[in-house]
Amino acid sequence: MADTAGGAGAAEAAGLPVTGWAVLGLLSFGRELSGYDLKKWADASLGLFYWSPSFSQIYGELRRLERAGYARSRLVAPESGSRGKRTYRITDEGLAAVRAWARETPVDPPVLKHGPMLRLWLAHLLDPSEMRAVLTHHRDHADRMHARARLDAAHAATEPAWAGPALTLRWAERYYAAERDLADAMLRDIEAPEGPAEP
Amino acid sequence: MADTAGGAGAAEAAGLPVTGWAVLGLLSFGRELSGYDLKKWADASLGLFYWSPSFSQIYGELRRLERAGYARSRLVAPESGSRGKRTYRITDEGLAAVRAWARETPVDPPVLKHGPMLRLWLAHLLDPSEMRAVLTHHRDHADRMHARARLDAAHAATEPAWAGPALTLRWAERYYAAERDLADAMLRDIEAPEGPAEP
DNA sequence: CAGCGCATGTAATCTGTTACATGATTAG
DNA sequence: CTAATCATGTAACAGATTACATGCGCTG
Repeated sequence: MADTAGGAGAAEAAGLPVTGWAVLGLLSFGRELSGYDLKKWADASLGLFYWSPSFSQIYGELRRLERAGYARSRLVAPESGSRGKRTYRITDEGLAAVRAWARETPVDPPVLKHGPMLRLWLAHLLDPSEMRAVLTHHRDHADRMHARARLDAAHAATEPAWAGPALTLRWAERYYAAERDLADAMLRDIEAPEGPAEP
Repeated sequence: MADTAGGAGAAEAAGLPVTGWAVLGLLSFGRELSGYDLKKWADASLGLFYWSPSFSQIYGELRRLERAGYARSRLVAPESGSRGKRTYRITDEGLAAVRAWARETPVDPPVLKHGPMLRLWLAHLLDPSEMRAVLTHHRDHADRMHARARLDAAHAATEPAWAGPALTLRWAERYYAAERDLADAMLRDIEAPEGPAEP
């Protein structure tokens, strides 16, 4: 319902899921992009501090954004008989909406689902070598993410008007450095003769 | 299908969602608990490094665990005509299964959905005072979590045989301290006259 | 010209949440 | 004695993922 009748698709406004705002946020930088491009960009930027939605969800959100009047799409047909893709551009209403969202909606707190810690929490089911393996693996992962963030941050710093992305990339760089150090600290805790003893 | 026919409920084994393993992990500490108790305990311990499932999901997972033969429930009827609740206890098969899961299943990497960073990533839609507000609010949140973890870690350290929980609580304590420091660092970045300049 | 991978999407499924229903106990 | 709150659960819904379908373009 609601989408029946000739109701010229004017903004249904109201509740978009956060993912929808994230996609609209990607578009708010002004470029005209396809779902595929958005996914790749989301992996590279959003993925460092927010999870990156799957292709199918991005396509779904784009359809919803267009229905709400926040984005407009057009079919781009290439010279030869190539596939023909659909690209999206944000509308003025969309820009106003995402700005209002960013300013007025209460920020929901960070959500963490830390797989490695979930394992180590069950230390009574593991032996020390397995715990070490989990931690070193996690340490390496954090290190890789740190390197990625470092590179991207350096790159973003060159582009002006990218204050936001540059800021959060810098944050991510520090975050993953901290994550790596925390893994190292825990490895030391495990190696320590007995109870960590509060200093 | 599959659940039809009198197939005496013997372990269907195979794929439990991670949440299922987390609940079974809670039970693996040996206590007999109701869904309500599990929820409260999950909020206090799991919630610091992994999200805490809702009541309804816990109830659902418990039913699934029992069907799989990993837990057994019984109705506890109180002396007077009180409500009568259902408590769960892990079975030997359940303990073996969760141990095998903890040891053999590849650890999935940490998942982060950082609401505050999502906002700051859209800095071009905010003005400086709004950015500061997001950050100070986040800083306070991290500080509160830090205090919680600190208390719980101290408490867990007294109980022996709680190596795992104590270890992860200690990790959480450091994690939220780092999170608070990162927020402070970003506040300084914003205040800084211009580009952060890589030292 | 056969097969593999990229690019664009759709459909089916499953995980997890919010809203609701029920009863018992406690506070005013 | 009524209202609020705790405790236990169920049902309906929404968000998100995996699997599938399609077609072009390149490599062997």
